[in-house]
Amino acid sequence: MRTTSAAASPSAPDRADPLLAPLNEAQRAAVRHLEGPALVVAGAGSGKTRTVVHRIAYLLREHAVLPQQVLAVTFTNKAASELKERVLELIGPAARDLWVATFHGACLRVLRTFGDRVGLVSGFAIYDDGDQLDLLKSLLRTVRGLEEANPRALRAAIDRAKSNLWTPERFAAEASTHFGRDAAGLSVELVAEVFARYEARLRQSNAVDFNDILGRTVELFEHAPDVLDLVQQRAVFIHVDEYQDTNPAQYRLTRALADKYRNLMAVGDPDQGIYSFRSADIRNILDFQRDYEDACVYRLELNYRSAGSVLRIANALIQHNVGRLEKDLRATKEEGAPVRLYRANDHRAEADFVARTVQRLQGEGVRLADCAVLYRTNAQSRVLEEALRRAGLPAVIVGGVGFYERREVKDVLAYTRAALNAADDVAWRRVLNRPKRGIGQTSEQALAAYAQRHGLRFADALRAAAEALGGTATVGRVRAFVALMDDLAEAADTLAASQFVSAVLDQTGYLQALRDEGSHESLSRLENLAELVSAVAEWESESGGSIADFLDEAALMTSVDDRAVQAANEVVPDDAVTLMTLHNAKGLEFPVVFLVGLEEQLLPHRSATGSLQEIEEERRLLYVGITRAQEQLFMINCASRMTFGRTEFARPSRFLEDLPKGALQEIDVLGQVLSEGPSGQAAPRQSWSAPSAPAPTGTDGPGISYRGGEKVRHPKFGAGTVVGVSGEGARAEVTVVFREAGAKRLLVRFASLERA
DNA sequence: AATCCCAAGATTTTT
DNA sequence: TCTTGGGATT
Repeated sequence: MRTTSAAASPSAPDRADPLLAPLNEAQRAAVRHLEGPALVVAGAGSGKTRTVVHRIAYLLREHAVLPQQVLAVTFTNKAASELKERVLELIGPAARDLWVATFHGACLRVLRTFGDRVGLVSGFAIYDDGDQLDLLKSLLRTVRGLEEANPRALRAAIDRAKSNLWTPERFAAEASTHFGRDAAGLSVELVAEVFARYEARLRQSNAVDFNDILGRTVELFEHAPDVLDLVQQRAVFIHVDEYQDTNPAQYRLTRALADKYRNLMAVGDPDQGIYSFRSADIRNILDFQRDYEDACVYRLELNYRSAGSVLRIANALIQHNVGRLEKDLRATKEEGAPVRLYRANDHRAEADFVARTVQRLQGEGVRLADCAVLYRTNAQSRVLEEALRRAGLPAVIVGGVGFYERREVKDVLAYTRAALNAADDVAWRRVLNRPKRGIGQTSEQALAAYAQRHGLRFADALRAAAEALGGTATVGRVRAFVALMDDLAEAADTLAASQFVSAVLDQTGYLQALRDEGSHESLSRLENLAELVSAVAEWESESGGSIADFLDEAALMTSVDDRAVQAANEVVPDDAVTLMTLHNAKGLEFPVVFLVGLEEQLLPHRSATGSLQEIEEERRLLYVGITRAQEQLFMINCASRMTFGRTEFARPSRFLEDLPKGALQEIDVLGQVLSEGPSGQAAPRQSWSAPSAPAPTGTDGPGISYRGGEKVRHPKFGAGTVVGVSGEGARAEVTVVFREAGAKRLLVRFASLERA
């Protein structure tokens, strides 16, 4: 049976049905979708998660689908646990058997079970980006002529290649046909060479990096149809959230999984695609109907989140992007307070304004937890945090250096990895002299060189220390270290996870070394390690897993996931302002949102002004930021800003010009209105027509106004489609995509356009 | 081998 | 401006 897009008005039983009643018509239609591919285009705040949650519940209840047949893939661990939680609430314990995971989490599970089919040895390690960098650095040192190469740039190039599922050979072929050098000026030959060596070292170390988790799974599905088949049985009904942010590897995975039953529901919003730097490609969602020709499309266009004033500027902004799926996101909320603009002198004043305003709102009964400050780059957070602290306002920074990225935590986890996997060269080298045990750089280099010469793992070179190092005093220390590691390897097999971690801390002397140091710094490291032990203990009692399982979990945990342990020395207040990057804010909402740094060079970021695609992604990023706001939105920019310790003049972001004149109400530090906005009577410039009562279209003449999607004709450029409108009266502009001439921005007054 | 000091790079975004 | 890593110094 195929449920069609159900134009039916809610029947009486629907209104009583807890799975359907709380939904609008479009949501209900999507929830009722049973078989075949479906695309849910879900505008910001349109109840996307709710729709997926109810759809899953409906499948189980109404169509007797088994929870073991449902897969839902999300972008973050946090989104996964929230989704599962909500289905659980709706249908009870059966939800426990659903498969809800991130792409990486799902693939890792497949690889842990079937990895041997693509040459992975059980117990393989996961290298995070820090480990990648360590590996690259050590590799570059061994190759003559590469000492100068920049490991970060190489990592970026390799990551890019791998997200496209390119092997080093394929990379060389692809890249050289397009360009001899990449954006960072690296030559193709160089990257291909390092890439190949990097892959070899990974395999030698029985390790995979993040991209491999996806790539090796694709490989597995291609080489082992029986495995694919098994997984497909576990994923008869597939949901992919944030589909606009899938990269080629994730796209291929989705296709492979959905190949058999074709019950794929892709959910997303092309206007919120903000991860192209990670090779995500919004064409995946734009072309969904081409990939799956029989796809049903459901559009969720009612916004339940934002005040009318907020949604209006969001819509006005995103209109300026060319080549998007036209969408009509409508407000269900009242107009609300006008969106405010504050022009600060510099970044300090910007931060002070935020603090002051939060204080003022607090006086009006707003909770701190209702407020979020969103910025483009992490570096902006410091000044904001300081200003809030000065004002006595607790703040929590989401993201930044995550708990599992802290030096001491990574050290202890590296010990664990080393104990579990003798091939994990990066881990072994990392812990060799931590805490300092008198085995310095010289010895380490000598051991590494020895390993390289004899084709040994680093750990085996340690066992041959006498030969590798000659008769130095270090040999004895290395022997002691090897003995220690042997003990730990045994302990890893016999002890419970939390006991093992404690054993590492004790036996390696790590704790003692920190205690002896007695500095501020070491104290906080000690606290973090205590926190690690309790995190493991807690995890152990909840899931009953081994220390190896814990490593997997920790590897895929990000600094944003709420299950990530808070660093112990950071007191987490129960009511605090949230600070985070625009990227991290995706999927969240707050009653009050501050968008800071709305300046050229920052948003759009200086590194993303090269092409229309980049600019449009920056615009989407701002769009994501705006649409986080429920009630009040403050937009802020500075006249000058300090970057790298120099103060530079800053120009307002070009995106502010995308907004209708007068849509923003300019205020001063105290929140007093400087210029009248939408609700005011006397706009200082031009008269201004409120979009809530749009000027009637279709009448030609000087006041002519166009709307996105309209077909027009230009005497010179021919036929085209209006994709954006800005400005008022004599300064009204339209952006038109012409069939022949491409996108143009034209002053309506001069363009002599005709409606086609 | 450990410590200290200076220079250079960072600031796009992260599973 | 701040942090990190590398090099010189002991």
